Amino acid sequence: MTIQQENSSAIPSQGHLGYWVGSLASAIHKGLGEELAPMGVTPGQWVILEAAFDGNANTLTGLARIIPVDAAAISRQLDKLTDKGLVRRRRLRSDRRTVRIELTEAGRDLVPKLAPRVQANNLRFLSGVTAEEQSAFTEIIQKMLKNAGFAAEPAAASQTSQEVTAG
Amino acid sequence: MTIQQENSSAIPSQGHLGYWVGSLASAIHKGLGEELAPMGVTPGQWVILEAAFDGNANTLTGLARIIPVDAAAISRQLDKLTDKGLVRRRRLRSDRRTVRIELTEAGRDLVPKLAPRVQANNLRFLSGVTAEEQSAFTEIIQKMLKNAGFAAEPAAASQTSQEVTAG
DNA sequence: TGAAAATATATGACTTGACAAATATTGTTT
DNA sequence: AAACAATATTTGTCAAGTCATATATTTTCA
Repeated sequence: MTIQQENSSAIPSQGHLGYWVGSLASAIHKGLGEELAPMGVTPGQWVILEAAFDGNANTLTGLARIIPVDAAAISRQLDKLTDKGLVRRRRLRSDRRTVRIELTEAGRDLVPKLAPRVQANNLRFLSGVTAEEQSAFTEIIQKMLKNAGFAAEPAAASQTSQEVTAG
Repeated sequence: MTIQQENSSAIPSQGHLGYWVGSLASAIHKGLGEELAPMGVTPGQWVILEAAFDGNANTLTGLARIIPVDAAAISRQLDKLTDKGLVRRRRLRSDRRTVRIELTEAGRDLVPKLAPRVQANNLRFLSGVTAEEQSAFTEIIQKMLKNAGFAAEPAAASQTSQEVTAG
């Protein structure tokens, strides 16, 4: 198991966990940003488009349940996506509190073009990491989230609203 | 209609990597924030204090090399730490461009009191994760960072400046 | 030497996210 | 039905990060 790692670390010694996870997260985020920039969307906007495209959530709170970002922030990203003509909001008829989020045609066209770029970014990190390691990795993360009480989101109810007001 | 939820994922299907890593990072960050709040420092400030305390970096660029955050942001956190009386900046005599960051006595007193809280937060996530998993986990992260060209910072030169102007 | 490149830090403008509170609407309770 | 609680969304305010730029100082080298 050659833990080569002498003491290789001018790195905050306490709190390694947050340090490494944070470093990786910011690196991925940065890479994704560069990858997506030419397509005119940011990482934060991409997650929303993706979730909406996959039909995993079509309301704000639905999105907030699966995206690790607060609803207020998502709402503002939706503003931008709306301005870009990628997304549309419609007030539900059955429950006038909720707003259904739907992709415009432009949005539906765009999302599939985004995917390869996201993949490219992921691969940049994952190349050289075996499939076993990859799944071990994700499992550990999920375990940690569960431990700490951040449910690994079984996302039981993919809450999909239907009725919508005209226009 | 008990959506039993086999396919465990109302989660963005592309880009799992960033999704999980991002979720974990934000959860850790949030937990750390709650843990540190009573001590009057934020996670971002803690990393700096910790790095300075350990003597891993005592200049802005030194800090920026090991903390995954841009120097501008660190500079501003140093402002706050200075206001709190935890840190002091001294212009170097030998190279008047660089500023040496040092902890005040209050700072040196505080850091050790912070550590247990950071540990508590880490444990909240790590409990139930075996030691093997933990080290595998970190190794994979480092491998990913290296793959993507974000050197896993052997931080060979712990760049520590010495000479300082009086006062 | 002296001009140009490099380095260290700080600041400005802007983006994003967090938290709290406001608004609108629906549910519940009695 | 009226009052109160709960839910969905939005907005205000602030903290923190990024990138670009400004300033000061050293280094390089023609």
